[in-house]
Amino acid sequence: MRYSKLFGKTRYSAPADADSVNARLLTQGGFIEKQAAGIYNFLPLGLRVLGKVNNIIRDEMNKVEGQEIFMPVLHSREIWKATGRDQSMDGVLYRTRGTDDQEFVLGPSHEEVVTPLVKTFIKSYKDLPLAVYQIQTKFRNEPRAKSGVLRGREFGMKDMYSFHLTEEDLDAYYDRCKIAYTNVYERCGLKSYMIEASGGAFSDKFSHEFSILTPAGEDTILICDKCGAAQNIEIAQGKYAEPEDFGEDGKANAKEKPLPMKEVEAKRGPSIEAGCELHGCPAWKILKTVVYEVEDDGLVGICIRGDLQINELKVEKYFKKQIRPASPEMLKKAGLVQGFIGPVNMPAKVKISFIGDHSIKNVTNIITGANAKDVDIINVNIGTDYTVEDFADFVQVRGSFKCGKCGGALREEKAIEAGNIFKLGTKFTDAVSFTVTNKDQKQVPVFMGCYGIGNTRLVGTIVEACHDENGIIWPKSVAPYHVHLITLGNDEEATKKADKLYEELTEAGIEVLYDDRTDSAGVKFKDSDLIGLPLRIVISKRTLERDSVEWKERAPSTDGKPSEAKNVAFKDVVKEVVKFVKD
RNA sequence: CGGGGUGUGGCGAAGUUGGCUAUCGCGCCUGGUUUGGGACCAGGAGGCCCUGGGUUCAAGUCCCAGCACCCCGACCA
Repeated sequence: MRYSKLFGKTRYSAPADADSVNARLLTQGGFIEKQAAGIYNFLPLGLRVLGKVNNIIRDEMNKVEGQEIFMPVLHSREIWKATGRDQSMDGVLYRTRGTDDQEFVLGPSHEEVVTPLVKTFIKSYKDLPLAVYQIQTKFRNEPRAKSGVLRGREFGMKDMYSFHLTEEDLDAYYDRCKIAYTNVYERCGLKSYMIEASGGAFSDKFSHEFSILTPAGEDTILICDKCGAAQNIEIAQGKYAEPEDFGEDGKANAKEKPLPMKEVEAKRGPSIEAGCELHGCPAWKILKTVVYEVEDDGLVGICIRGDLQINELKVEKYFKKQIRPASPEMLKKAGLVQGFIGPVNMPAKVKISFIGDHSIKNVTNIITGANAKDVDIINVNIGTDYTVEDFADFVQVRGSFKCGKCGGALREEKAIEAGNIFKLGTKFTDAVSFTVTNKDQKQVPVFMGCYGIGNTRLVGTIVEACHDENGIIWPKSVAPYHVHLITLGNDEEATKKADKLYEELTEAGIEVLYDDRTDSAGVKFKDSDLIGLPLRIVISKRTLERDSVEWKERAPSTDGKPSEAKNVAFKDVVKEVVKFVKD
């Protein structure tokens, strides 16, 4: 492609509203152009990248016997009512209607379409398993579109759906898809981490996310470099320090004998820090009780070691209900004294129950509020002085914790979710009564899995993960072109040579972006860095003197330093480029 | 949906004690000189100053309402 003819050019400065790295570089480089918040045009360069990403995805889906189809975007509202998601996803659904008032949903996902479709053709266990997929535009009215193509309202997605006779078969296929997904990211030049996903607050459904590390990520994940496990911090499990790990104080505590509990005057503020100061003790020796209002269940106090935080998502999962922290007014109304709430000496008239986090089990002679203003109780011991109704894990895991699996050190990283796979079970097949006849001639339910990769988001993710201060650094596999061919000096001989090389490379199957403009060297170099093709080849008077071209790779060399430019003789260029592209 | 910010030729910006023909850089067009890291000279085209209402002799500038975009939060089958 001659750059002079290419639709969509670089610009000196990015639009002021292109704030995220991917929006800025992709817009400045002429890959995309915003139409509205979360809605983008893909220009020729951007579309080429997207096409390459799609082909990688296709190839991996085909390898797991996925068959490509193409489903409609316009879904009649009826099918969305049938699964209940017309209501449950109401907030994100775009709706439209024809002139005859028939109502439609612009597809945010395709379970409602694919399940009846597959049901039409699949009647027997002999037809299973089956996997179909498509690469299609999705519409979701995100409350807040942001970060360029990372969170759009209209975006591209590959969605695959698999159908199985048994849960075991689904499990086996699901595991194959994990590998296929990891392959996709690797082939796109990205290192992915597979993590167990929260699957929503009230669901125990199995799902996995694939995360790519970049500072622009919306998620925080915890990685154990020792065993390779990665978890989302929202649901992470991990090991915190026990009393015996706390040095001098901790050792003393481990040997400590339980003492009789005792009320003491405590003129202090409501915080744990205030308690530490008053009693001259570390935070872990204080019992923290946080009160939540659980939907329909009233007040619940969660007791946890004072140095740890409560993960409210875990609390929600425990109760399988909506929770919210009790407001100061509500505490007062219930007869509780904020800052001095604890499971000991609770007045009988107060309606509250207590659940303990496991962390409180091992602390001897802990300190808690006495449910009275300015009074604490010291030397409190679980079992003898108080009990809780149940124990569970409510701890908010941090990077300072150790890996729950192997004890290795954890590190916190920001990550972008670049894919998501779910075991749906029979939720959607049940909704449309999709069964098959089994060997015993009985009608049995069909198990279903779904597997999504946001392909447009993936393009943005690659940019977030692969760029420097000068522009994008496309991995070879997804670069819109392999080679950026540049002439300098508006020299007749150089132009002639470049024209010829452009033809030869193209003939050899190399994708070349040929900057044939008469602009100055600086302009061409800046544009080349910004667009970020893997290999830059310069032809100028200077290189002609040596009967060679200048060869410079965009990616830094293995030591992280910028790649050095080198000369390659004209006669070797095509051969060398072919080799470079294939590597 | 809550909090904060922004809206002026294609892009980036200046311009608010209200006042002349709305300013600058980039880009674009014409001509010329240049050509190894965003060159230079001369000339030129291009603007509903987000929208609507109001105040005023006079509004890009003040007031009211709305819209759009960006950031933080809530949300994210």
